[in-house]
Formats: sequence, structure tokens, C-alpha cells
Amino acid sequence: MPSKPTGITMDAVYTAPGYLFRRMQQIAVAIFMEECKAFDLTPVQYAALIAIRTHPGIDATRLSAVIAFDRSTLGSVIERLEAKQLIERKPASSDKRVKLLHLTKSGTALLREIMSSVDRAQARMLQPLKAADRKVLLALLMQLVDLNNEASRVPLRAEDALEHLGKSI
Amino acid sequence: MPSKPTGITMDAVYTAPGYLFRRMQQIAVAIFMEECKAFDLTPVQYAALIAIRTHPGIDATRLSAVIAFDRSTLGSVIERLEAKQLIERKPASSDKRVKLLHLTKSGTALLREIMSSVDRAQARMLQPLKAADRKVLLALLMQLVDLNNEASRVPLRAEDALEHLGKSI
DNA sequence: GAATTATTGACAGCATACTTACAAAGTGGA
DNA sequence: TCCACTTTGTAAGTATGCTGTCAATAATTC
Repeated sequence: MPSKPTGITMDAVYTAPGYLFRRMQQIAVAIFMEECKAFDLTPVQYAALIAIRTHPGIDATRLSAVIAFDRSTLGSVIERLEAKQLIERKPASSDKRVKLLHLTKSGTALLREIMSSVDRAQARMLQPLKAADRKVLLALLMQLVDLNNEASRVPLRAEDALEHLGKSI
Repeated sequence: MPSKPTGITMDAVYTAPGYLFRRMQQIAVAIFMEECKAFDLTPVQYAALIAIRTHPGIDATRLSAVIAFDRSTLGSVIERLEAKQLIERKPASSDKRVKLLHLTKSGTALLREIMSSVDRAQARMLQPLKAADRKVLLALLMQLVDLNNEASRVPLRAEDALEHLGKSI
């Protein structure tokens, strides 16, 4: 078979890690939304709720560090969660700039109810692989995300966030 | 060590495949943009240009199938590429609805110049892993994306798109 | 203690993503 | 031929993700 001249195939795209990460992220979101459509909650909103449950009284800036989401974007995410009455925002007494985040009863209940759907969604994403391959992929992925943490625009700063929490509030 | 009660840790987020895919996608975009910032081109725009170079005269709907990007979103992507004069849109003579896409001279030149930066970006994404692990991760990822193709909102339809191209235009 | 610097939340603006809806144009069958 | 269905591009609406900027407030430094 004669080799094709440069620029005739899509290989430069289909085999690029960046392209595959994008596709897989889109697939992951689609599966999450499908499994959780009864709850009207996005993956980002879910992560934010879990973080607020884990760190009650956290503020928006620290929340963005704990889940490695962009601080600007998180503003509107919080707005939507507040509009759905899943969280509350209360001004801090010690620092007039910050607003502290707490789950409402309804938010706590929602997290409890959505759990099994989320678990099902996460399982479905890796389902097509053999069990052994799933473990390998997940391990490599965790390793890669961790090692690339600083390359991200919003590096994960889970520990920092926790420290500041107890100290100043 | 006593086990913590449910809801105190972030494990439900940090170890979830969906969360890791999101983080990795964001890291991949950040690296791409950093390496290619001299060219003012996003990863999506790059993929679209490659596809148009591979299939000159393709229309927007088929383009969306070839790179598995949403058809609605692609409209604005094409608009921006046209505004930057990297592509041209010409009405088809056979079907008044479709607009055919071609690279301009400037688009062809840009693709040639950006190539090494893109390669560098793609390499950087997996750089932190050992060489053997990179191969394993990439292979599993390609497999998983392929097997999950139908779960995506916009499944990849590379072959279908090619067939229609020669026939009707 | 006053000036500089840093932090916080808010906002504007751009670029993906996806949903639904729609009009124009094409296609097939009764 | 006429009608129903499909296809194509487009647009509106929602949600992320990032870049900036800004004002208010804190923290630091001299």
C-alpha cells in the first residue's frame, strides 16, 4: 500500500492525548447527566456540594482550591446552588469580604439520595474495559493528574484550604 | 486509626473517574494553550482545521461527525476560523443549504507552523509518566473512548462522513 | 500609622458544550 | 403532484472554564 502524503489522515487528532481527554470528559459528563437527570444536578455542582458538606463554612476562594475549579466560574455555580436552595451563603463576622457556605437540609438530603446514581455513573464510564484495565487506567490517571497539578490553571490545594479554615473563622 | 463517618472526606470526588477526566482535560487545554499561545488557536479550532485539511470541501454537519464535536457549537467555531481568515465558506451548487469548507493559504501555512508546538504540547501532557506507562494509558484511553463512542452526545462517525463526501458534491 | 500589597467577591468578555426550536431546502412515497 | 419526513444551518438558553478588571477590605511593611 502506498503511503499517503502528509495531511491526508486525521491521525494527528485521533491519537493525540489532548483530543482523547476531551472526548472522554464529554462522554463522562453525558453519562453523569443521564444517570442523574432526575436530580437536576451537574457534575460540577455535585463536586461543589460534596466539598461544602466536607468543609462546612468554607468560602468561595477556598472551595475553588479544594475542588480545583476556576474561582470566577465557581461564582455562578454557587449562585445556581443557592437559587435551588441547596446551599446558604452567610456573611462572615470576622472578614466583611467573605461569605461562608453551608448545605441546607434540602442539600444534605439531595446528596444522600443522589449517591447511588453517581456511583452508577462513575462505574459506567469505565465499564467497557476489563476489570484489570480499569484499575490500571484509574491508577495512571490519578498519578498523571497529581503530577500535572501545577500545569493546571487552578491547582488543587486541598491541604492549604483546610489549614486556613480552622484558623481565621 | 478510627474510620471517619460518611461525608467527611472528599474521596467521593477525588477518586471518581469523571472528576479525574475533567481535571485532565483542563490540564491538557492549559498545556496546549501555553505551547501554542503564539498562534492564537484553541485545541478545538486546531482539530477543526486538521479535519478540513484532510477533507477539503466538507460541510459543517459532516465536520462535526468527523471530530465528534457538537454541531451547534461548531457553528461558532467555524465563524471564528472564518473571521481569522483561516478557512473559507462557499455555498454548494448542488444543495443550497450546505456551505463547503476549505482552508485558505493562510490556514494551510498556520497548520504547518503550529505543528511542532502541538506535538510538544501533546508530549508534555503525558511527560510526568514513565515511558511504558504513557503507552499503556494512551492505549487504554483510545480503547475506552472507542468503546464508549455511542455514550457520547456526538459519536464519532469518521467513515460515514467520508462516504457522503464523494457522492453528492 | 500610612502607604503599599494582597485577598475576596463580582463582573465583563470570549470560547466551548449541550438542548431545544425553527426555517429553508431536499427527498420519498402515496 | 402533493404531503410527510429529513437534513442543514442557525439561534436562543443554560452551564462550564478561562482572562481580565474592579472595588472593598485585610494584611504587611516601612
